[in-house]
Amino acid sequence: MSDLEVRQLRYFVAVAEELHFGRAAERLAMAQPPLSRAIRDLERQLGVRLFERTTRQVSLTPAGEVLLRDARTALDAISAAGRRAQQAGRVTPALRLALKADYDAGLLPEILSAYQSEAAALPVEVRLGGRGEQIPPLHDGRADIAMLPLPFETQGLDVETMLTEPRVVALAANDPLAAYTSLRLADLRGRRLPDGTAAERGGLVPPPPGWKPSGMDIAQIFTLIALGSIVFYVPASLASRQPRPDIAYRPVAELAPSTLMLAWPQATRSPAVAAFVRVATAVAAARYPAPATETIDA
Amino acid sequence: MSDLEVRQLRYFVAVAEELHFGRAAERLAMAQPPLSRAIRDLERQLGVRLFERTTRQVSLTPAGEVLLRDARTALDAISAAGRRAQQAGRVTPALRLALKADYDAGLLPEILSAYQSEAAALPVEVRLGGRGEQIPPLHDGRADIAMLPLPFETQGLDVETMLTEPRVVALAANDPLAAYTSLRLADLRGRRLPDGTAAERGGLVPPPPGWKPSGMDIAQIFTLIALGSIVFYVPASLASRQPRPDIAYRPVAELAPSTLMLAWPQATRSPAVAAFVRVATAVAAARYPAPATETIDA
DNA sequence: GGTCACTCATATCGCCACGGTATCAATGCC
DNA sequence: GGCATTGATACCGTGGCGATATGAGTGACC
Repeated sequence: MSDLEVRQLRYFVAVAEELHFGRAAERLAMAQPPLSRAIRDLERQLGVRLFERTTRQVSLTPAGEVLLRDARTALDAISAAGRRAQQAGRVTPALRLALKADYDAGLLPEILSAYQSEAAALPVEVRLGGRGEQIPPLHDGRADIAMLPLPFETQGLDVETMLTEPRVVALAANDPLAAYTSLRLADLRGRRLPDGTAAERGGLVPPPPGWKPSGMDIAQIFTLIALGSIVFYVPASLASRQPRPDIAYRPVAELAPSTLMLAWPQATRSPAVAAFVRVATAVAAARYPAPATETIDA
Repeated sequence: MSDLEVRQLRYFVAVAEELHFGRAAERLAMAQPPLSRAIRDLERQLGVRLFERTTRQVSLTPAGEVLLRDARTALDAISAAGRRAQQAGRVTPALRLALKADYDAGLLPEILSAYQSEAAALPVEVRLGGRGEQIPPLHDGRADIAMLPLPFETQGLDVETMLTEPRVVALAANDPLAAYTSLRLADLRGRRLPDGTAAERGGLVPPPPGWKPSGMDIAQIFTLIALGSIVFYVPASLASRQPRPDIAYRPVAELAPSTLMLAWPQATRSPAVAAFVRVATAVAAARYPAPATETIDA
């Protein structure tokens, strides 16, 4: 059986995500008929039905579910191949560091300056991921290493823990709960987090499949917090570096701590990445007391 | 930048492996000029030189080395997507088990029969890998789980140890060394293994890049052993199940033991695979005494 | 040092695969 | 029952890809 084409995978993923041929075609900037034909040909080529479709409803078959997952990783692998080759061909190579804005626990300047005195150091390009992208851009080759809090998709990545610190709740300064010095999860019943989930669930629920990121940045979130519309869980270090008179931070019992991780593709052999991992973990260990580590065997 | 095409990756890999446009074109069943043009367009598209070429010599640039590695994994990911979707669409799903012939330590029948009484069990299709393929066909979706001895490429795989057992040397019965009941590695100086490497190196050296498997199957190898042309290292269990009057098996001090592993793609969620891992490790633990496990931290 | 063989690059042509437009067919809704 | 919606089919035009023919540079051998 001949190999699939990138075009077929892109088309399939678009239809599988939209579950609507017209919208998928629009997203792909093409007309609907050739898209329908391409999907039909793909199904013929594989000998497998990928969609159940009536004229009113499109849904994935089990084989389609499998292909959706694998097609995404394959497309990522293709993009990664291209981008990494481009990166490797640059006359002035660089270490592309992805991080979620404001989630570096204040360590970034110190890490960067310590890293620059390493023998294997390269100039660092910081890619701020913002809150838009849930998943680090490591899978498709846009970054060489990422620094971001759990949980995230670790598939195909090597990871290392930098630090674990408690999370606190950020709420409006005039919120009745701000009168207490310490809260419990149950106190937050009925409150909503920025992503719409119930606050008492602790805010670490994985996003449901098909989840669209809200796109709010941290400034927008903090404005909504000050208005009392939502509450938000943040690492303690972030709270101490974002003091605002209209927002109160309170510890919450039973709230799972936040773990800041380093992650990089498993296949990397780059000494620049290895040196960064070494420096970053050392800086984190020096600035934050190491908690007793527990190893969990399944 | 637009995505790469499967065709471009296939062409690039062919040229990168042959380091010769004419032979690569032949392998791809096409003429040489369009291949040259395709590579040139690929380099233009990426903005990166991938080959250094004179009219007499073709070699990879550093960027080309990077792309070769990533292109192979991307092509595997594409093949895997197609094959897994086909597999998922079968009316009678099956568990495709890959193993290196004769390296199952005699456990296969017992494992298979125990597995069939599992609730999550599927019919098992055994794919015998022979000695031709060094790397398990898990990466490209031809198998769901593999049973094979270390070392192999574990990139992107989850692995579990089944058992560790000593290896012995197989040599001609009329070999002078067969007179001894036990040997040392140094005694085997000057002997050759089937892959051509020096016997005293212990036979676990990783294949050099660009290595072509010899293609000899175990029968051919044993014939050569009986003739005294080569020696061979095999797990003790294999030796006891292949008694031949013209071949002697002798323990060798300092010879690293053989470890039989289970491996499967990290992304698998299949209960059929999980059940197989559980059953296979249980059978192995029951039949072979568990050695003291050592955890090695880097 | 000149000729030859080898190998990669360029030029030009032809075909077919893929996308566009027009239209049909089926289904749910008011 | 008519209408809007949505996926499928029919047909056509074009651009990308591969084949053939040929050029150009380089190492080898006498």
